[in-house]
Amino acid sequence: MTYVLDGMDPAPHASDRLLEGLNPQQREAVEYRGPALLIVAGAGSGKTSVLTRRIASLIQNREAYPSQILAITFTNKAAAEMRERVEQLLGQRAEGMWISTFHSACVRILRREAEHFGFTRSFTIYDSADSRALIKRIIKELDADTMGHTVSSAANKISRLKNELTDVESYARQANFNDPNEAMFLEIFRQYTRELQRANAFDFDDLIAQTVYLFRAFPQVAALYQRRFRHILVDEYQDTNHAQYALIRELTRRPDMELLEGAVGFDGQPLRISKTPLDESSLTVVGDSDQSIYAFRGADIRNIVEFERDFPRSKVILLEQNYRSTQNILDAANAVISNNFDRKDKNLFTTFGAGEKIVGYTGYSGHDEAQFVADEITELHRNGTDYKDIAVFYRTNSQTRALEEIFIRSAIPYRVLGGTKFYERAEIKDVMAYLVCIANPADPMALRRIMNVPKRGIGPATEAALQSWADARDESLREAMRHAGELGLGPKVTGAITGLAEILDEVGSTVEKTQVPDVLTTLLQRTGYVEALRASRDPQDEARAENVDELVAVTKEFQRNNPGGRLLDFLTEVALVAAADELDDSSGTVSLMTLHTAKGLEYDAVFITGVEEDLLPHRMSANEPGGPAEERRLFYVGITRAKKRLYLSLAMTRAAFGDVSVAMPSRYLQEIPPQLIEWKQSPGDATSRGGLRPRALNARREGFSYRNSLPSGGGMPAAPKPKTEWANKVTGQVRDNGDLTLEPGDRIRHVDFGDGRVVDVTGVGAKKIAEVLFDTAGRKRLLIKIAPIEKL
DNA sequence: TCATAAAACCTTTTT
DNA sequence: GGTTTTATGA
Repeated sequence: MTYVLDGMDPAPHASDRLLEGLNPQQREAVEYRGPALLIVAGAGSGKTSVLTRRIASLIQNREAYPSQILAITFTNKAAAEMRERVEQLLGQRAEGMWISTFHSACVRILRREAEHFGFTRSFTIYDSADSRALIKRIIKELDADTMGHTVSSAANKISRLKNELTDVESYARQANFNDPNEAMFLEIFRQYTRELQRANAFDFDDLIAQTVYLFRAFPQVAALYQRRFRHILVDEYQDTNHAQYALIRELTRRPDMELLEGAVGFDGQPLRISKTPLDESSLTVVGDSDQSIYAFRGADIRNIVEFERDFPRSKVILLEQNYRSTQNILDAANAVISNNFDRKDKNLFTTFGAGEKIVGYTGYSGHDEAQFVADEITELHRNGTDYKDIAVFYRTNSQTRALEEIFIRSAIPYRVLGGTKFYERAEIKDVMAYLVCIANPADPMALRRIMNVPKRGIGPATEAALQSWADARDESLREAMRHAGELGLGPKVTGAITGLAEILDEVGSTVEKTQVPDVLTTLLQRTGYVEALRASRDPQDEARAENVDELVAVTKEFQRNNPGGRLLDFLTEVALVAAADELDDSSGTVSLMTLHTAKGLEYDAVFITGVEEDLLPHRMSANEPGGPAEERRLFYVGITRAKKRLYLSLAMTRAAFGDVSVAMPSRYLQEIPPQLIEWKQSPGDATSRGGLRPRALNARREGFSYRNSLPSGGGMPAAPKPKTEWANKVTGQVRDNGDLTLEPGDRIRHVDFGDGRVVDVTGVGAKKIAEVLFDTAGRKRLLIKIAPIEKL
């Protein structure tokens, strides 16, 4: 079978340059041609390089036009990078390639085709919070909470069903109606689906699932995309779920050319259909089952494990040589992952040499651990490592708090990826809801959110009256607002409602021709949103107003990058940003992120914090089938991100929910050969009480099961905070030293570190930093304004 | 209707 | 420790 385009000769030697510097396996992965190829790419084995060269060689050898290529990546940032690298290899713009995430590709398809099945192309996307808000409403209305249905259980179940391509009807077909619980869930699912359709909105899972339904229900639509995408490449295949798998199957199917009679192409022109039938598209998938870490959101490892069985004439190529890490880091990674049975044995190797040992540290508390991380980063930076080449990974977002506190105090520039996001702030959600109301007038959730924000005197009672007017006439909530006069409400409320409706309608009528920042500023001005914040006497509202200004800046940035972009494009982009997309390579800051976000990234120096039982592996994973193995893979992913240096740290006690619990070293630490780790403070050196009793790694003390809460209040007298006994302890205390001035030579006293001498002072104003040599605690960098210090 | 206070819940991981 | 929901009174 050949994939050479009609009437074009392949250029035989043109691709030599594309193979430069590749090992034999990589080379084969670039050059192999056939219907299905699986590239098993261990961590750091150069898969991105292989993928980009494979795409470039298809284009350069004239086996494919750029427009015939669909490449799926895990993040938007990875997509942008891949496009750039392909264009660099080709030395020209490769117009028409689709390189994007599953979700972005599906949005693009759905925008074009939504009209086929009862949506319009101006649909909006519900994020998880929107979905949950809708489900909450439905549960309340149905009184389903009395039957034990919670928002999160229902949301998770619906998400799982959608990832399995089970829609309401097929669920109903196999549901057990004798079980009132199940019947109730079905009703929740049904109403949720109906409300989404009414709101002209898709949730995250719909984006994939509805695209599959679209292709199945409308073969002539599917044929259009099957004919177009002749080469489909999927990265991180081990983390695809069933719906994504089905989507790929639909797309690679052989197109039925007869269905395309009279169809319109992507350029808006009628298609010219050739007589020769087309084969199925060629599929290339890249993945590593050892890095599968998204089972919780439906990723099905069988997709990659059973690939060969699934695609009969397929080829598998293994990439095992690692070009990223030192041998010590790889040995640790290999040792850890080999504890997962049920996997194909695979051993990464490198020619880089052993490198530095892994550094271990056991802190007394999360703060102490964070101080260790900060100290080591300062040291690394002093020795020439850029901040941007350093990253800190953790299992849960809550671990950022201690790290941030200490980093601020130590004047380490950092950036937290993901976590509490800008777009999750109430004021940003409000303003975004206004924008959604403009872009998609059918969406009642967005409208409800802003109806009384800023305060207009439209309370729940008024809203209910509007809703019942709408329900009685099968009209939208928005339409009800336009007819507020017919509800017999007070003149003041009526005026407020019609006033808001007018603003929305007027701004909405100009949206097609207006730049996004102008839409936003007009809205803010006419609704008085910022004005209300500025007039408020809540001191936090000033910061909220600044956040809104920041959003205006974001829209300007968007418009600059997308000159033709409209409001819908902006909303889509915002809805689909991933945590890793926020990375800015030129930022010059240390990156903090969860282990999940770290997938696909690499850093010279990597810190993995909280390597403790109940955190890594996380307590919640213990009961899930396959949970502990997945946690181990997560740790493996973290380790293999490190190029030169790896630091593993834990704490003896960790603060959670306001009180402190004892933490035990993670079982995974034992799985790393001891000679690979150099402990600066081993779990044996530190005990949770700060005493000297040595303690075996991972031994459990009598009287303590895992993570027992230390006694605190309630009956027993509150135990004294054990931290205060420790010379090394670090408090969360923050103070304002005003304009305390320090000079080299000054003696100071620090609450945590004791006495010390100022060595150097740098920076200006509020960012003045003192470098202090403490008598016992060593060298530290302190932000003078807030450090708990006094001059002696 | 709205502002403030008390109480309840919470923490896996994410497109 | 922090957010979000509910209770209370103006």
